[in-house]
Amino acid sequence: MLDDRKKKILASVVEDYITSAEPVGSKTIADKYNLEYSSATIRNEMKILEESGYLEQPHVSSGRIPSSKGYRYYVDNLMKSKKLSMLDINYINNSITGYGDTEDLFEQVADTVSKLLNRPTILTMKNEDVLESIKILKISDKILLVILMSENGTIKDVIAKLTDTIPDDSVRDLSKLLNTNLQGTPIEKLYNVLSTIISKELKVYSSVLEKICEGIRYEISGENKLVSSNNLKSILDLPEFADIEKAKNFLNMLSTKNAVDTVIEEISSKNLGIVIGSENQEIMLKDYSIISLNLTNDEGYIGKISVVSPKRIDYSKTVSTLNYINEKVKNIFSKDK
Amino acid sequence: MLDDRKKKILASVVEDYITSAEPVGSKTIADKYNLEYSSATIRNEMKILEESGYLEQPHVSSGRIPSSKGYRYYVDNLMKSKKLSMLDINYINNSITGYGDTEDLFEQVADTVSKLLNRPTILTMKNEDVLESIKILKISDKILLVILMSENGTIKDVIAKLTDTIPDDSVRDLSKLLNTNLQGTPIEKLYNVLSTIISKELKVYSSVLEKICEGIRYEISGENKLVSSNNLKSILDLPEFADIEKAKNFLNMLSTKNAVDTVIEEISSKNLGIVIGSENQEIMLKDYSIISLNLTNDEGYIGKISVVSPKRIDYSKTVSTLNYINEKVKNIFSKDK
DNA sequence: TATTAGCAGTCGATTAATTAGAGTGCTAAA
DNA sequence: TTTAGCACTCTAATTAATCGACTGCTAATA
Repeated sequence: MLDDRKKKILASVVEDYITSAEPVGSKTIADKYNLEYSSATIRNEMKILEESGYLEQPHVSSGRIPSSKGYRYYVDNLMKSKKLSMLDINYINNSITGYGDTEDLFEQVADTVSKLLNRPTILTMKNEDVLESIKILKISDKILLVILMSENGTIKDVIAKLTDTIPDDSVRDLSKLLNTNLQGTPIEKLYNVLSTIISKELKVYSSVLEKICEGIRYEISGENKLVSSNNLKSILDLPEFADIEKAKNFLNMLSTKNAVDTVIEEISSKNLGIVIGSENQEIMLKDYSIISLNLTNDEGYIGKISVVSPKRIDYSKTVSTLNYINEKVKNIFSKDK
Repeated sequence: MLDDRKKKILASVVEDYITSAEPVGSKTIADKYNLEYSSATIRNEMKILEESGYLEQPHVSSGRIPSSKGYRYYVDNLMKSKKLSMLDINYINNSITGYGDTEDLFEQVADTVSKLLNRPTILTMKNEDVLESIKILKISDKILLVILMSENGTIKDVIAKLTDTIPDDSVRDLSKLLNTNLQGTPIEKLYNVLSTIISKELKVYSSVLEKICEGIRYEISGENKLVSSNNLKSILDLPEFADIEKAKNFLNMLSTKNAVDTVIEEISSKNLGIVIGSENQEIMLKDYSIISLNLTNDEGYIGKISVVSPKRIDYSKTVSTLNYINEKVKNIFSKDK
């Protein structure tokens, strides 16, 4: 669609703008990137690129910045994949240790990505996760620790503070009962299923079970989402946030649940999903991009990492980082086998 | 020290400034607060208050704002205690449920305070907490869940992924061994104690123990501190952060570990500690105040809530809120008995 | 003697006017 | 088809002018 020269110019504009955050002029392109054309030629081409929607001009006597369409073309056709620096690789290897359960791992991943890319990162866990088994541990006469293990490898524990003491064999009894009744239940439905069971069948232990149920509701808040934004101060250092209103707008958008979530859900089908600026349905997101990668292990999809950023971000580095992390996660899972 | 009229004027200036965030002029005081003096008289008094360091003037033709000394005098001598609104009381009662272990409770407290006062809140747990007992649960052939219970009532679990399978009686053995060796160990020394024990004595299980040890290090990061800043967007709405540099400075200060921590540690002796602006040793904190209250239960000190804010904050409401929360926490602990 | 009315003076904040400079679009020549 | 060159545009930075809130001081008043 675009001829060779236009491609080169568009790529240069995008790459320059990604690092400088300033509108890019024809002279800059001619000087800094050794294209063989004069600034006048580039000027003409840029005008055409603008007319066809790849570039835009903040005002008539300024340089150009990429439009959402421009970034899109760049990402789809022009972007070269980047190797991660040794520094970054080391950082990843040191900070994603694989300690703990799946949720711990996800937390490490979110923190690492957020730190490396200096952007808020959202981690969504596969939400078809299902209960594998329950263990109950009597901590004291009146306190039970209920441990939920999911197929995914997540371990949650729920504390139930009882009103009466409970004998040891009741605990064993209860444990069997819960396992037979709840095995295979989707984690996020646990509360509902258990509470209907209580009201219908398990009258014997209803007082204890209610405490457990309450605990489950508290512990499993329904949203299997994890947001990490390491070092907010340095995120606000991005030039797009020089205006505090922009910064507040960004923070606001992040804390508006639905905004980002719907986008992330919609791109779930593809492995790598990049949604740029105005491509977002949600108007709140029109200046931001979301770059999202499915995490997989041997058994398939386990969750998703999503980076949220102003449109201006090093897409190539972001993708490389996410891919590397996915490999890392795969390794950890297969090592645990 | 200050005569009655000066006290009234100082109180009015502080209270007006707390709500308006604008330097307060003599006319404002004369009109809004029905003191019986003319603006000229107030002007004269304000000048004296300034000369003795209670007020300061951003520039010569502006109103006055309280200095750190002024706030201090207000807090110590002039401030009237405020009743919490029913709205606030309800909010507290609904959001501090007492579910879970002590750490969950602290988290609820931090979130609630942060939300009510719209300020970042730091919760420090008593760090003389000591291990009460350990339980080990075999989750699968190669995964152990090690549960640490402290005297304080905190429950932590550590996952140990083993390299080899472990028989059931070894688990029991191990459990006894750990209990006899570690009971009474301060939580934050657990890692060190365990690792020296491994190297010296418990050679038999050393491979398993190392995994556990690793887990403990990860889980108990040494800092028993919890920071909550609900809804950052609305904190940035404070007029002191109209300038983004100020906002970044604040965020930076918060993430600089030592800055706030040393202050909080130093005020540990008293029950209620208020450190205002320049009273802080640390220069980073010169524009901020820290209001900190010791939480107690029947057995005494269990931790501390600290609110971090620009100097301008409703000290009275803050203190009332913290006191109410302390009562609430006491109730929860005594109910659990 | 203590208080107050009144007024000149200060200084930040706002608005308007000026200038500088980066970058464009277009024309005409190569 | 490309490019040199120039007139033109518009932002950003600078300077100047004005406004207004508030003070400090003086002199009159209670």
